[in-house]
Amino acid sequence: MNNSPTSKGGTAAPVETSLFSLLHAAKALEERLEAKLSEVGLSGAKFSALTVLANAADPLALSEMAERQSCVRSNITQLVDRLEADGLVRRVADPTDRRSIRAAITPLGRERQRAGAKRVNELQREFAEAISAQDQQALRRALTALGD
Amino acid sequence: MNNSPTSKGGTAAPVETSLFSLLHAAKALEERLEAKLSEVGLSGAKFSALTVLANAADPLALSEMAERQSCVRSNITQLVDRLEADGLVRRVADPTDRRSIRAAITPLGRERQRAGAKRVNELQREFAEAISAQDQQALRRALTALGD
DNA sequence: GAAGATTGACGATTCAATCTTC
DNA sequence: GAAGATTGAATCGTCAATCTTC
Repeated sequence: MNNSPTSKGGTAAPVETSLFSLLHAAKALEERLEAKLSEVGLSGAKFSALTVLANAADPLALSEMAERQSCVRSNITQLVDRLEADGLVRRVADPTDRRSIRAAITPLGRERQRAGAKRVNELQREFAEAISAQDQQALRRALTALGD
Repeated sequence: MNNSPTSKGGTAAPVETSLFSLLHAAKALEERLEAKLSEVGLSGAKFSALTVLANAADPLALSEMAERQSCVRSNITQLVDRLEADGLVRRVADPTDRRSIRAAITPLGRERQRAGAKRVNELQREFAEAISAQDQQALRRALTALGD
């Protein structure tokens, strides 16, 4: 499994490019996260949006959601479409600004979010147990070093 | 920026969930990778496919590519569609098995792959310089521990 | 004119169904 | 029937218009 972009096939056992191993590990981890969430009928995107709404005191404007998810507004429009189709969220008008539309989490949405959070916590526990405390600290250090 | 799925808003400064910080860092890193590659008109998926083809001695069957990229066959079908539209790859028939279709990288494709690899190597160098040798070792250890 | 949301298009990925060839 | 590839539909993300409202 030599996936380096420069490998020619002959020179084996290279320096093990850390960049791609990190990307690869993250991808595998995300797959496990999605698998966990699919047990309760959620995707990562849906769970993330529900969590934002569950933690907010009041219904959030879609642009507010886009900011918190750090994604583009049109993405939220379509995500809320799907969440609404699932009955997990409701669109409500904002009386103070008729341009704005707010997303309100439904009781079913709250329930689903809790179920998802439980699965996610399980995975987080596994994660913490798989890595030594020392390495976790190094990992934290390395990741913050990357996020200039 | 408290993105934990369980945070209620009141209890601040939690244990800093490593799982999500890793996922977040990987996402940021991938964005930088895509940005680098877009300088030469490539996406990550296209570059990856071109690299596989560039390192192969002969044109590869699409199913072979799917295996090496560990993705589904239909994904490759469409990716090769786009690569072919860009003139970076050509579909060639397999004389020995008329079911099979092989992807051949074009001279332009080779050129583009080399340009992409150069940008990727730059990023890899940055990556290596940003993280201490010790932490790189810990990172490697942590990531292999995750990939059971 | 700028802000909020939507729409349409495209990239990347998956799945299920289909067609051709073995 | 099984293998190779394609097609159609779905999710998730981006960007470039567009429409309504401020």
